[in-house]
Amino acid sequence: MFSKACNYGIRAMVYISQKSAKNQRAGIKEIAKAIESPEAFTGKILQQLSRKKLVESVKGPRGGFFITEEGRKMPLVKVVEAIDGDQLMKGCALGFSECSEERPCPLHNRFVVVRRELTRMLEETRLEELSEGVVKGDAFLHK
Amino acid sequence: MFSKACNYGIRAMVYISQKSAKNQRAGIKEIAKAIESPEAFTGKILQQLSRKKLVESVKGPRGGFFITEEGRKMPLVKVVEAIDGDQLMKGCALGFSECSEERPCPLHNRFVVVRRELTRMLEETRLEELSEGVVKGDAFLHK
DNA sequence: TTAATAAAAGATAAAAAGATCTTTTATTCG
DNA sequence: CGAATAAAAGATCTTTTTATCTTTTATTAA
Repeated sequence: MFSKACNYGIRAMVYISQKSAKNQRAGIKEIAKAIESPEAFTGKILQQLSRKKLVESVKGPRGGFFITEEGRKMPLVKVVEAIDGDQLMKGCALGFSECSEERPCPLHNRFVVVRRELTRMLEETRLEELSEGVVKGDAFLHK
Repeated sequence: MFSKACNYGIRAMVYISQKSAKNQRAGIKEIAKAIESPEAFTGKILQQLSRKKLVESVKGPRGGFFITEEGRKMPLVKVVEAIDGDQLMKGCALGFSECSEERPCPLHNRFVVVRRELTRMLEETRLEELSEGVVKGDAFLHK
């Protein structure tokens, strides 16, 4: 469904969200350990997200990543689109470059309902809520 | 969502289904042209599906691929599982190796409903129906 | 029985994704 | 200021996926 980069990205954003709510920054090392992801690779992904302003980053001692209160309200779809693009939400299920209501692939109409659920979920779910789940101990960011 | 191999595989199976319903075999060349896929790669995928008995193949002149009447009733999920495995249907949305009702990832519960729709769609949709759509001109296997 | 055909099998190549390592830049604090 | 810290940037490497090419095997029909 999502690429590995996207998985790591979502996990990292949830973790940073959580730390940010406590007014703390999170460093790459700490993040990678917490979400069980390769450190350098995770850094690259956060770099991407930082360029797109989905997360703030600060260099130097006491530096690290954080997400503003405003940012923590962002829907998950923002993170997914920033990393994997919008093919999952907009592209054809069978990979055709042109596929539409007017000229649908055989799966088009059946796929509409799946995509609707997926899109709805990604648009309705906010980082905040996910990190709250982790704080409450209802969900986990590692095995 | 699906790998390219899986996209080509589904498309090919729908095409073969269609031809088989007319009691005709389909050759790789013909299939690849009809579904706009790379010929040799499509051959490899059909080889895989043939080993798993999802499609019959016959060598030599007048040979090619076909799917029995019985086979045409197979749900799409069979094709997807044969090519991409069952991670999409069974694996964790965030890629954790252990993720369950008891120890869920932050997305687990929200993802359940998406996966249910996807799985339902793949289990309820049969090759037959998809190829019928193409025959009727309601759906297309190429641009 | 042999030439032609078409898929199977195997080897190889190219591109993309995943991952790591090194160097540079910005920031902090002593 | 200068040393230490931490992310950014860039280069490189590995693995997986996608794709092609060559050889072999099975089948048909002349």
